Amino acid sequence: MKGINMIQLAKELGLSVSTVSKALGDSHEISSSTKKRVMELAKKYNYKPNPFASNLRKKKGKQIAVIIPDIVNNFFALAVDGIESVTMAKHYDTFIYLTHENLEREKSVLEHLENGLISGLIISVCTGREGYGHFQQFYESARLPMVFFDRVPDLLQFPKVISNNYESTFESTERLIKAGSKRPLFIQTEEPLYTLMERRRGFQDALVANGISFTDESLITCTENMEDNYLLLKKLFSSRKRPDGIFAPIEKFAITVYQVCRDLKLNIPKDLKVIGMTNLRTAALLNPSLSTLSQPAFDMGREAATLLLKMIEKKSYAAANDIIVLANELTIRDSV
Amino acid sequence: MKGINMIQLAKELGLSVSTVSKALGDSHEISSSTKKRVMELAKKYNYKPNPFASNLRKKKGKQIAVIIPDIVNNFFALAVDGIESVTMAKHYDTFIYLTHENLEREKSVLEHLENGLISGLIISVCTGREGYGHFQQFYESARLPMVFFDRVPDLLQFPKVISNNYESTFESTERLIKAGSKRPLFIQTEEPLYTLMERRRGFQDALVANGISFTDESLITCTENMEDNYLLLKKLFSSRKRPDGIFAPIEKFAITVYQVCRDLKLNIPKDLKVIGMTNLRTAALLNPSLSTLSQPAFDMGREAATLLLKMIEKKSYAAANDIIVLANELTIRDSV
DNA sequence: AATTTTTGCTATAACGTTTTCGTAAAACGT
DNA sequence: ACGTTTTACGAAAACGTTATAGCAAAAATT
Repeated sequence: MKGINMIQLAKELGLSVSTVSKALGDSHEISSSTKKRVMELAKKYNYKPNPFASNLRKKKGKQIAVIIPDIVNNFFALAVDGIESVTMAKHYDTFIYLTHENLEREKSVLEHLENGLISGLIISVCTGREGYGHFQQFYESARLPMVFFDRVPDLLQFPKVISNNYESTFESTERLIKAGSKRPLFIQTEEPLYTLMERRRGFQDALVANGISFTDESLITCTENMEDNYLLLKKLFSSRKRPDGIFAPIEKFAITVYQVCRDLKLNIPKDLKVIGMTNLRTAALLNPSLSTLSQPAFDMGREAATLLLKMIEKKSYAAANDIIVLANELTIRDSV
Repeated sequence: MKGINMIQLAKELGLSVSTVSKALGDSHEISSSTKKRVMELAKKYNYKPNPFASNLRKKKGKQIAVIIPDIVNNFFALAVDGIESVTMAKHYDTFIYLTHENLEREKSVLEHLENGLISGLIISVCTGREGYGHFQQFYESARLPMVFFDRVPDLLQFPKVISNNYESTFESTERLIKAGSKRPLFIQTEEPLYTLMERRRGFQDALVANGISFTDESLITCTENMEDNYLLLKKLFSSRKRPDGIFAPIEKFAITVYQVCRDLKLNIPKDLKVIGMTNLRTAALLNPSLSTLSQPAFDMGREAATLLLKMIEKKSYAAANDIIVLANELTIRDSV
């Protein structure tokens, strides 16, 4: 007994389809008595309007897409949780697409979504600052509301939800220095990314503000290949000029630092003070407990979704230039 | 310049819409020369068929739904990753719905999906073994392919992807015992769940097989409230009859055990040997490194999705009774 | 009482596809 | 040459909604 449709409802009620449609839409054109009749029969038969028919006719639906680099990462998982909490409440359906830091994949997802399946987009871009053109292009042709969060394309005018990366990294770095670090190190990625550049800027300014010179040795570049990173850091940490403090602006880098220290038997925090930017729930249980700068991931997701739905419903998809900034949270534990 | 449609394509080509439709569908009714003409113009205009129109007409689409209790959990995140890897490859779109262990939410998602938005479902149920009726009911009325993974409704006949919970828990428990544990403890949940019952059965049988009697004290019941659990475990661990080994069949319980031990200054593994069922990437970095029984989460997701798409495409949604069993992996570290 | 306005409903045309059926023309068989 | 099949396309009817326009009857206004 597959779902009933409006036509059958109308027939049984002795009404026209249009009346039924309007009644279900709670239109003022319909008397409250017939409305009630319709609603009741609809409930009795568990009638559900066919979203394809309805979306086709209305030329829009209640589906949105989330494009993120990764889901196996507490930050993004929390963000999705936040997003879902609002789409769920507002009866939107949420598609999820993972790019795995692959620009081509990001492009192809976007291209796919030009078919009109969705009414809005929440995005966190993958690394690499070259490729923002596809977003602009997508917007030109699809004209859909888009909200970026955390990893945002700084060069594009879109609504964004970010956290205070510069300030909080500045503060974190100062804590490293005040705890005694003379040679702090910042781990940067191969591919540039606005979010990370802000963190780096905070790091750099904190050094300078505290009388430490910022040199080539204040930075190391890690890649997507975790084994390479492990070896790279191992080599650096074994050298005579090894750093005595680390700010890891990405979760997995912090983990690698711990692995290397464990294997080299370096003492954290004595030999090396560590602050990692992460939302790991187990940070406090690591050996030693990891000092973290954590992002309000859930809230960022929630804010992004709230903003997006507002744009969708108000049809104000003019590239609103709202930027919502939330605060990161620094938690100092034994690793500093 | 919003997307072009078939009608405009047909007009420009001097063909009928049906011909264009068939050409794009690579129908044998159309000559290869016109096919080429059509394809080329379609590509030129970046034509994308409207999925709503197409789904409406065909009465099915390329969208599936994933219903899971939680995404902020490495197991489920990995599983979603696995699912997405295959839906992506096969050009399906993936909806995500989080139940947060809330049965009502689970029911309402299911009810919502009776509107026909999707062509198939991948589910991991929330705790509580009473409420499987809604799945059966959904299937009766929607007749959609459904695949369950990990947390499966044992009482229902549906295709399932699980891991060898009984055997691997048996083995894990034996390791605890062989490492010297005389009084192993199993943490169970308030709400029963087949998956967990299997693990408990493995635990119990391992005790018996190794000459340890299985009593009320071999079990403790934790809830969804982590603070309560913390206090409960703290009390137990402070008592004289405290256990000297723990099998935590859920990630968050293992974390709580660590928290309690840290705060009570209990030495792991000397005072308490711990094995946790988890997919935490940081297990090796905990203090001390946590011995884990981990599930092949990504693979489970991948298998579930592969099976589902097969069912969708073969239209064999007869409640196939396939059960795919993958192997968990035991990694003994310092906590034992 | 004659008029305008409002109320409550219906008929019908979209929305953009896919599918079924029909049919000329071309190809084939005898 | 004639009938039959195949090829390549088009016309039109779905799919299940929603939106627009129209229209009686009832209510309100003059």
